[in-house]
Amino acid sequence: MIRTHDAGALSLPAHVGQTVTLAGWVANRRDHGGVAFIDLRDASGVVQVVIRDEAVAHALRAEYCLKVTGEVTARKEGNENPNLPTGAIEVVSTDVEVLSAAAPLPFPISDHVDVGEEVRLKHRYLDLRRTAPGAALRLRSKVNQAARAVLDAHDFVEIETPTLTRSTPEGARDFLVPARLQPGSWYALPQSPQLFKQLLMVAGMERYYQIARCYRDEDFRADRQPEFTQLDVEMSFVEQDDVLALSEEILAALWQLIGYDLPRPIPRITFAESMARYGSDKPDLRMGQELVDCTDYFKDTPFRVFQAPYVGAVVMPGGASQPRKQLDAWQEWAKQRGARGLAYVLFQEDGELGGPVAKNLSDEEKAGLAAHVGAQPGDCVFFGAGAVKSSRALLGAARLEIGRRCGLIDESAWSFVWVVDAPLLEPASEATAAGDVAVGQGEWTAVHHAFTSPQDAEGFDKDPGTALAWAYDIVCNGNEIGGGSIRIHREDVQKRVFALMGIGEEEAEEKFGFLLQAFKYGAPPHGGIAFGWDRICALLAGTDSIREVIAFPKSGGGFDPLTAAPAPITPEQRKEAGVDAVPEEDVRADA
RNA sequence: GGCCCCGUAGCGCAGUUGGUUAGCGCGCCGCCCUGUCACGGCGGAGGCCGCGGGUUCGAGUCCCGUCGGGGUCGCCA
Repeated sequence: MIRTHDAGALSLPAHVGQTVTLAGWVANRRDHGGVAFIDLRDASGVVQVVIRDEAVAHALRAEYCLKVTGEVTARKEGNENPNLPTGAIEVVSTDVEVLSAAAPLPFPISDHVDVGEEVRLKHRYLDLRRTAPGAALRLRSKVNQAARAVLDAHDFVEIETPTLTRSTPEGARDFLVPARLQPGSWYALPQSPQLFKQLLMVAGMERYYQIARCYRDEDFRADRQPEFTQLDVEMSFVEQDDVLALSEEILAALWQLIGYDLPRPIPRITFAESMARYGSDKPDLRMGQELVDCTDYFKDTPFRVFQAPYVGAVVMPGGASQPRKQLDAWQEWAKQRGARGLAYVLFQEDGELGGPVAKNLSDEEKAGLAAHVGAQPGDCVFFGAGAVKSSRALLGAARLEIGRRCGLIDESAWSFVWVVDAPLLEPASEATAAGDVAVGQGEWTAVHHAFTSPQDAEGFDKDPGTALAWAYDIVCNGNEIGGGSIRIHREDVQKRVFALMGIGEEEAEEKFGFLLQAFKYGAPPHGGIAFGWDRICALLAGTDSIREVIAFPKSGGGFDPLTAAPAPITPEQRKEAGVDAVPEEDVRADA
């Protein structure tokens, strides 16, 4: 090694008097003419280097890479820097060698300066020299290790699955890769290792895991990347409780890394209850303001708008004093979400009911309203009326917005909850408007995925809309950080599920015949879970964006600001790749 | 794909009802400085105001288009 010590590890009195050689970067330079001070930074931290040779010091610049030899000395009283872990000592240099000079920087490598994300990502290798960005990646490494330790202790086998695979009918659009040796045929990058991990169960591996890269070609969001990472887990001969218990052990180990003792067992809520109380399948339990069902309360209402299949309410504490402009802004907010508006009633301090809706209500309704929805004088109550699903979704979103605006969310809290008993199927018309996304052409489509086991394997197809699945999501502070299910291992059950989804035998055979084939040879009952690794790391790192915990993230539109990928290819590459090959059987399709 | 916001010096930003030479802080370059620690002092360089059109005597400013970025809804089993 070029160095003998790590800069951040030097301390009083352990190293005082020792001659050390350090290697690192110039984080800061303070040149006083006769004496100069360099903050030398390496991966371990920062230490002050004293340079008395003005000729040497003068030429140094920010982010020069140096080798420094000198003696560790205690700083004189009054000269200590309590803000620095190594602030009690300094290294008086006898030799300074410039290992590598640095050009003027595109942005300061300083923890005190805000830099735009675009320029940070373009020079991510410089961004990562800064404390917080570097720490986020180091934390992620610890997160990986902690999960592996738990899984290894339970005899899990870490197995890599292909990233060049077959396009399978899952939810999202596939990234495609042309196959040079079979022009016209394409690989797909996996959206998840779902099918492979099930095959590994058939293979008798019994306990599999993988920190797996997944690829989905969808539009991006703040919390979405075209390539992302899951901790993918699958186990044989298990029931739901087994998967949940293991998952809790993993999560506890992860949160231990940041000093949080995760109370176990993690509470559970059913999907139905979550939708009813929070208007969401990923409820944020760090705040109250639960939805109040008012459908019965308004069952004889004279107010047309409330003569609906569902009426619900959510209370905004102190909201009655909002200026008209703000209340109008709520309407805009609701419209942007595709709602007609957001009905509201203001409970004035004097007991009067304000707002445009109040005059439409009967005296009896007005009299009992505060008690029914749990409103205090001075509160505002928002109502959603109409179809159950969309109304609850609107109120659920309003609840979170209220939480943000009124500061009701305890930002220091960790709230974990399992959402269990999800429906097996949902009507295909609700699932999507885009025909190429829904699996099959049936009346129903899978909520989780097509291999999820119904809880009632015998009777689920009698009333598919109410059938529950052995499917579960783990939610942390309103974020879905993982989800999984017990899978179908019985051929007859799988066929009946496919039938409901309108997937005929031929189609099933074509799309995942290899899986169905495998299941003919003594498939064990199995189930598993996949964790959204990027989001979990972001939560642990205390950042809103998963980009912060990805070494080289993409920006909007899937663009990599650093490499400028994606990029055009040469005509030769194009020809060789067979991108333009037209499959013989499918010449008609040029759309 | 819809809607909202932002593109001004290397970075972060200001720029009035459209008005003459586009500013500020940091950084950068030069000089000075022997105890600083986000050191300090003096001086200097650095701008196709994202791009293209339009309105106007005159556009960083107003209008249209376009590209890039961010957010949000759709979408994401």
